[in-house]
Amino acid sequence: MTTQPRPDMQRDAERTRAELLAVATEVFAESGYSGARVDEIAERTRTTKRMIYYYFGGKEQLYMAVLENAYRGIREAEQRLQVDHVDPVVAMRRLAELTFDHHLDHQAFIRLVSIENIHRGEYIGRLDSLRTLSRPATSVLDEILARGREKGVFRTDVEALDVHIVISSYCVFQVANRYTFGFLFDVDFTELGQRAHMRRMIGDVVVGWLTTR
Amino acid sequence: MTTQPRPDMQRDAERTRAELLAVATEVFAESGYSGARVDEIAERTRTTKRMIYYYFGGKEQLYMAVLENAYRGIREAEQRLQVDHVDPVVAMRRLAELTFDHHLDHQAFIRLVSIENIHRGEYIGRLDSLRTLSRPATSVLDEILARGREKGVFRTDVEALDVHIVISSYCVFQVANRYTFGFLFDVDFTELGQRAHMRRMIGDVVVGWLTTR
Amino acid sequence: MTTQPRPDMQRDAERTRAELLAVATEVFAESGYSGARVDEIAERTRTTKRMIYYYFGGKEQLYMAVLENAYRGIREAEQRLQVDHVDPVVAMRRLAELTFDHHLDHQAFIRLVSIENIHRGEYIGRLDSLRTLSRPATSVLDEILARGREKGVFRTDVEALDVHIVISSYCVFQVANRYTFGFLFDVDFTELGQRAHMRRMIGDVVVGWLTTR
Amino acid sequence: MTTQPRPDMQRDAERTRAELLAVATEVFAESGYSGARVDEIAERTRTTKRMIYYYFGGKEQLYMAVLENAYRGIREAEQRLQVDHVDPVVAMRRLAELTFDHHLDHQAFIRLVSIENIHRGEYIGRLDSLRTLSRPATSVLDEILARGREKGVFRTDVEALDVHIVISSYCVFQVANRYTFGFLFDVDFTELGQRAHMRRMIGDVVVGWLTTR
DNA sequence: TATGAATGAGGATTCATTCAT
DNA sequence: TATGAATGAATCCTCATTCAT
Repeated sequence: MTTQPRPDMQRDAERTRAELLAVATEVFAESGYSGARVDEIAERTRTTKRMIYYYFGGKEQLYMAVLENAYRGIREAEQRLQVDHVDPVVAMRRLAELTFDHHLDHQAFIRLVSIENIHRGEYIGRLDSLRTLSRPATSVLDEILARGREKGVFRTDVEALDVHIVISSYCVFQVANRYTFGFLFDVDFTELGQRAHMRRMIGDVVVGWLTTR
Repeated sequence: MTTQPRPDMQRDAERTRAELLAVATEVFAESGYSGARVDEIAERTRTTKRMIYYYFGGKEQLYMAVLENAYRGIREAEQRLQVDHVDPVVAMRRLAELTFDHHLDHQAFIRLVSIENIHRGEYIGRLDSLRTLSRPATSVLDEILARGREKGVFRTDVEALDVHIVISSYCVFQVANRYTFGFLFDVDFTELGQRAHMRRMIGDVVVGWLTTR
Repeated sequence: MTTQPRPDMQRDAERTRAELLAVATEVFAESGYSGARVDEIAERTRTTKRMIYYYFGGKEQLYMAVLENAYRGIREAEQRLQVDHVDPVVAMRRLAELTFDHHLDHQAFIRLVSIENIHRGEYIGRLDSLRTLSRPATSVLDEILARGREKGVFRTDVEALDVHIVISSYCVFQVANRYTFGFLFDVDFTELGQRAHMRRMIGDVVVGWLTTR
Repeated sequence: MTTQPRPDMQRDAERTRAELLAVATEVFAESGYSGARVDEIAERTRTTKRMIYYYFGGKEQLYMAVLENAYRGIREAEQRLQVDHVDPVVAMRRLAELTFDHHLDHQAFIRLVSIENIHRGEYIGRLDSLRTLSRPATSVLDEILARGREKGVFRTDVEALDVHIVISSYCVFQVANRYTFGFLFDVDFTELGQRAHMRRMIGDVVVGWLTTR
């Protein structure tokens, strides 16, 4: 009697793996690497803890799979950020604002990034797949910057990566440091007025900076 | 000969407590709250694990003491940031750069802040002492901004807190997101040239932004 | 060949749980709640300490499981106490004596009851299963009392619960207060002559009391 | 310079010791031997934990001092139980009722007795002072019984110790088993009506029993 | 006689992981 | 591919007791 791989079984396997990954993403983002509990991940799943070892090998590998998956997803989402406007100043402002929104939409990811930095990037550093993944996200910036320089509206001593750092730091901050900053300065970054204010501000900052001669 | 309150005994207790606090600060900053081990903290000390419970009551209270102490220390250090220059533009640039340096000098603190944000600020929120501690650090900004506005060189729709957010996010980022950002974009934030570049840049950003009419 | 739910595996779990419960009953009865050691319970078992947490959740829950199990067992044993004699006086005496024997046979249980009372019943009070368990043990008394009243041999101002209190207190006392009473009055409640004397006496007391006009 | 024993110091010492003993009695009665915390005893005192070791030697010796002190106090209180009535039936009923009240008045003591029995009397057994303390409390019973027998109203096959067991078990029970019994049978032994009922009942029981021919 | 600091041994609990089926 | 049972190695915490002054 021969055993044949049933196609639906294959699919079930994929589904189980995907479910574990999704739940693990939540739990790691929620509690950090050390704080996350393998038991909790399993419990929030329809499968058992044993499957984590079956599919991923252990907590560490699961965490790394979560990291990789999250970065891959973000990369794809970023590539969908399209800013098509002829005026580079308008385009730059839009990009800043879209990035702002984008971070708000992916808070779990930003928490994962914070967590990974707490671990000094030791896990992401072992993810060769991310290393070979095409360098992210600065091509749009490159292009806007180039057009702005051509038109003579942008300063010429700034590179795409510089702008990316400025925008990223600001956008990450609103999510990653929300709690302590909010507590100490009595601001609520989630309040809609404050959020709109901050969204406008990052455009002002970047455009103001870049258009300085 | 008069009997005086034995200062050495008093000091021994104080010393033990202080040593525990110092080591705990290191370990928590290193490994996070869940990742930190009470045993490790004790081992790095001249005393025993038991003393943690004697002086602080437990891991959680020790962590909160670390948080409080770190914030208090930072507050004091911040208050020493003096920027006295008549020209508000120069002053603003200096403040940005000093803040940049200041963050570099207190990386453990910034890691603690990241960690606390991963915990959604649940511990800092219970530190009433921090709540009542005078609102931090914007008075210098207030003053520079006011002078700049008077002189007509700064835009008038920006508040001190706004500037603080921009500067803070950038300065925190260089420390807190160093690992993942460095890995993905192949930059080394600790390399001296890069560091100088970024130091200059935060001045450019803030001044460029604020001097936009 | 049909696949059946593996009864042996199921049973192994049940066996482990049951063994833990049995040993825990001994140890708690021996040393009290605070005095009992989780380690000791585990050591007397073929399994490990870890299993206590796996099956019960903790020391407290294990203790409560022990309590519940003990009460349930006693209830069943009590229901087997049958006194069928036409003469209510004879029946009453027999019931008293059987209860006396019954207490002697379940000394661990009585120790557990003492222990739980030291804790002011805080654990038993949380055992809803015991609360909903049918009220125990007075139905036999009810019936004997009713027959005795009908025949005019028993006083009519006494309820089953009253008789139960008198019998219980006496029977519990011989077990629960054996050591201090024995020491102070130089009696040995375990000595067979003394035991027979006391067994006869509880019958005398109850019958004498109930047959008083 | 000579050090002289100050008389008030002597008295302070006595006071400290007495306070420790009083508080320890409370705490041991409250929590049992294993459950009681040396720290808690000290904290409830104006002195420090060190004094327990200074005055008593350790937890165990403190507990034994508590036991001894409690028994001595009870003995004295018992000796004040006077029942002077010519009619032995009335006297016996009174004695039962006074004993009932007496137990209600000394619940901490009864808890201590329960606790000591949980420990199988191992501590009281080492208190030689209690052993040599005159045999307690049956002299009054002896006398009432003798008068009752003389008058022909009491049965003759009952000794003082027997009566003492019956009364004691009942009176101890109302205090020592209050919680579990109350829970299971839904009775409240502290409710005044129930208490009065039970007080009358022990008189009925004893008198009914003793006056049976 | 008194005190605050200190401690080692033990005690309860948790965790990631593996085994048997 | 899946599962419930099992586990050893930590991990946090507590306790009675002693030390230095």
